[in-house]
Amino acid sequence: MREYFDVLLRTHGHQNWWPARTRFEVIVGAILTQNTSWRNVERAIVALRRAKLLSPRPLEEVSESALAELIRCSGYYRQTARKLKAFVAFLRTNYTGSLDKMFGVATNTLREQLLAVHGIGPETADSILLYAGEHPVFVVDTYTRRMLQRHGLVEERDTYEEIRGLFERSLPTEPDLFNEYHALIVHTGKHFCRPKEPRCSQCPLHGFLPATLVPVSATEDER
DNA sequence: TGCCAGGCCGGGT
DNA sequence: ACCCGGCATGGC
Repeated sequence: MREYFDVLLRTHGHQNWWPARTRFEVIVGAILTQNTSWRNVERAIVALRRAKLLSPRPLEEVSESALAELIRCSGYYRQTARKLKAFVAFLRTNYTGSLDKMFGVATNTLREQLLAVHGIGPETADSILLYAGEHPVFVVDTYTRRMLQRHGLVEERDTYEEIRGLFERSLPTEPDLFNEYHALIVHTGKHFCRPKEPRCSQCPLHGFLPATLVPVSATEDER
C-alpha cells in the first residue's frame, strides 16, 4: 500500500486537500459531491457562500425548497437539500451546533452516529471525519476500488469496510498520510483503467507492480 | 449522442 | 446480506 502512495506522490505532488475554507464547508462539499462532479459542486458552494448559508444556523433557517434551488447546478438537488438539512439538525440536536464538540467524540462512536444520519454513507462519513475533523480514517471511493482491482488486490465483492481495513492495517495511523493518499487517488482517478478495460499506458501506476503483486496474466494484459 | 461524475436510500429478494 | 431503480445537472 505504501509503495502506491510513494509513486503517486512522486509523480503528482502534494494536493493540499480538502479544497474548502472551513470545516463546515468541507462537510457540505462532501454531501454535495456524492456521485457528482466537483465542478458542479463548486458552483453550488459559491451560491451558498453568496447567500451566507455556509454555517449551521443559517442553513437550518433557510427553507428546504429555497436551499434546493440554490444548489440546483450540482444535481440531485432536492435529495441533497434534504441531506444537508438532516446533517445540521443532527449537529444541533446532538452537539448544540458545535463542530468542536462533535469532533471531540471518539472516532468510531462519531462514525456510527454519522452513518445514522440520512444521506451520510461510509464514504461521506469518512470524508467528514478525515478532512473536516482530522480523524484517522481512510476514505474509500470508486477510484480506490478501481486502482486496487486493477492490481488484483481486491475483488468485486469486497466491501467498503474490507478495503478501508486494508489501508488502515497497512499504513501508519496518520491523518496527514490518509489525507494525501486519498487526494492523490481522486486527483489521478479518472485515468485508472476501468476493471474490464485493457491496461493502458495512461494509468497513473503504469509500470509499477511490486513483484509479489503481479497478477499471473499481467504481461499479456499490456496493450 | 450517450456516458460519466470524489454515493446513498428504500424496497425487494 | 446483497441487488436494483431512482435521484439530476453539466461536460465531453
